[in-house]
Amino acid sequence: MNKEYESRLSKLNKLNALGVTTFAYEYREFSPIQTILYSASDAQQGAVYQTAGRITALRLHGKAAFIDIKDQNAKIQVYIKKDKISEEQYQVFELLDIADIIGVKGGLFRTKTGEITILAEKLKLLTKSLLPLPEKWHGLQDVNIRYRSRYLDLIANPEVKNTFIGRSHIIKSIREYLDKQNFIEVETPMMHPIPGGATARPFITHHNTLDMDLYLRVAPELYLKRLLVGGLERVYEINRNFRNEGISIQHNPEFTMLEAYQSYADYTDMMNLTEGIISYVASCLGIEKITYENQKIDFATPWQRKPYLNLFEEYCKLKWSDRKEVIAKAKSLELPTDNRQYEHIANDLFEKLVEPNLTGPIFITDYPLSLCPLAKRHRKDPDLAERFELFIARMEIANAFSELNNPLEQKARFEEQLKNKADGMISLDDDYINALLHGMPPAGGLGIGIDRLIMILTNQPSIRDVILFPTLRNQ
RNA sequence: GGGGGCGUAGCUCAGUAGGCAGAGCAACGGGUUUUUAAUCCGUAGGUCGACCGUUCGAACCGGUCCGCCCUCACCA
Repeated sequence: MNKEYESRLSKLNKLNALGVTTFAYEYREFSPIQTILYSASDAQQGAVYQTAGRITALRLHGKAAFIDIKDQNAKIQVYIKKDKISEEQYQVFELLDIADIIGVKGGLFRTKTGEITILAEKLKLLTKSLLPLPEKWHGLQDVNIRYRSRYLDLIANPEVKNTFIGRSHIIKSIREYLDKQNFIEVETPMMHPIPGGATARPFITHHNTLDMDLYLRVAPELYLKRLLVGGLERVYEINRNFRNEGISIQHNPEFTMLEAYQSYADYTDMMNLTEGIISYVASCLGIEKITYENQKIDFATPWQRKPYLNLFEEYCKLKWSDRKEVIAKAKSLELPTDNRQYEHIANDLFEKLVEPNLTGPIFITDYPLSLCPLAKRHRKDPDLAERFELFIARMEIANAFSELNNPLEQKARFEEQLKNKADGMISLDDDYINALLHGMPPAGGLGIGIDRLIMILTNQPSIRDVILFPTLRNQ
C-alpha cells in the first residue's frame, strides 16, 4: 500500500507542478453516462458529449488508450488518441490512475466491435485518488472490509449499489402509499426519559445540561399515540429504533421501523393496510412471486389469516389450554419453565415449533392477552388480544393491534408488567396514561420492520446487507 | 456468553509429514495509435491478525488475545 500511495502521491505532485487542479471545485453541464448511451443510437456520429465519472479500467496502447469511466448508473468507454488532444492534456492523461475521477468531452463513435465510445477532446481531472481500488475482476469479497468500508463495496460490487437503490425505492413507495391514504409523516423523540412501547433493553445516554439520563427509543409507539389524542388522526413515522440486545443475521442494534396509527380503525383494518402497503411496494418493484432462502413466496392478496391458538394446536399437536401437557412439552424441548408465566412458556413453544413453518405471507391473529400489554382485549374472548403479527419467510415482519385506549386498563397492565421483572420495564409512563385520560379515539396501530421487508424484497439473507453501515465491533 | 469456521501482498486466492513465503490482477520501468477481466518484456511488493510458548528451525504445532462469519442462548 505504501508503494502504491507513494506512486500516486508523486503523480499528484507532478500534476500540481504542471499547474493542474487535482481536486476540482465543480464540473457542470455534463450528461449522465446512461443518457449518452440511450441517445447514442440516434445520435450522429461525432455528436459531442460531456460526462464525468470514476476511471475503472485503463488499457494502454502506446500513443493511444481506452479507459472505462463509471458513474452511478452506467459505464462508458473513452478513447484517448495522442494526436487528438493537446500535448498538455496528454501529459495529464499519462499521470492518471485507475480510481481517479475525471470529466471528459468529445465526439461519439462506435469502435469496430460496436462499442459506443467517446473520442476525448478534453479531459479534466476532478479528483485525484491516492489509494487503489479493489481488483476489478474478483471484486471485493472480504465481508469485514465490505461492511467497514462500504464505499469500496459500493464501487466494487454493483449489486450492492442496486440493493441500496432498491431500499430507497421501497421506502419511497411506502411513503407514497401512506400519503395517498391521508396519513401524515411525523417525527417523535429518539431520546426518551422513560423507555416504552416495546419490551426491549434500551441504550442509556446522559444529557449534561439537563443532568438527566435518557434512553434511545426502543419504539415510537407511545408518542405516536399521544398524537392521536391530539387529534392527528392518521400518523406514521419511518425511522430508527435502538435495542441493546443480541446481533444476528436478522437483528441490528439500530434498525428501521415503520409505525402507523389510524384513528377509528381496528386491527382488521390494519391487516388490510399491511397487505395494501406491502403488495403496493412489491408491485412497484414488479414483484409477484419470489424465492427467498429456498422458500417460495407469493405476494398475491388476500393473505392467509390464522388465529394464534389454531396454529399452536396445528404445529404443537397440543391444545393451548392443556397446561400440564404444554409445560411438559416445553420441558422436553429444554425450554425454561421455572418462574415463567404460562403464556410465555407456551409462546416459547410457539416460536420454536410454529414460526419456523411460516413461509407466508401469513397473519397470525388473536394472541393471548398477557403477551400484548398495549393491545385491546378481544371483543369476543377476554383471554385474547386483538393483535396480529405478519410472518414472511419465517420472519416477523409486522406487528399490530387494536390499540388499548382505556387509561384505567392500560395503567393496570403497566403495573402488572412492572411486577414481572422479566419484562424489563423500567418505570411507568404516567404522562402517557395522562394523555389517554384525555381520550384517545379507537385506533389501529401497525409496526413494520423495514430492514427485514427489504431483505425479502431485495433477496438478501443478512440484515447487514440492507443496512449501509451495520453495527460492528470497534477494530 | 457457549460451540464451530476463518484471518497469507492493495484485491482475489494458493501454500504446511514444521526447512529460503507464491500466483493472477493492481503497481513500477520499457514497447505497442481501435482495445474489451487478463497486450508483450522486465521490476518491485509481506510483522503470513497480535503476543507468548514448543522446536536447531513455526505462516504451519500448542496457548492467550483481537477481528469477522455461522450457530445456540438472551431477545426482536
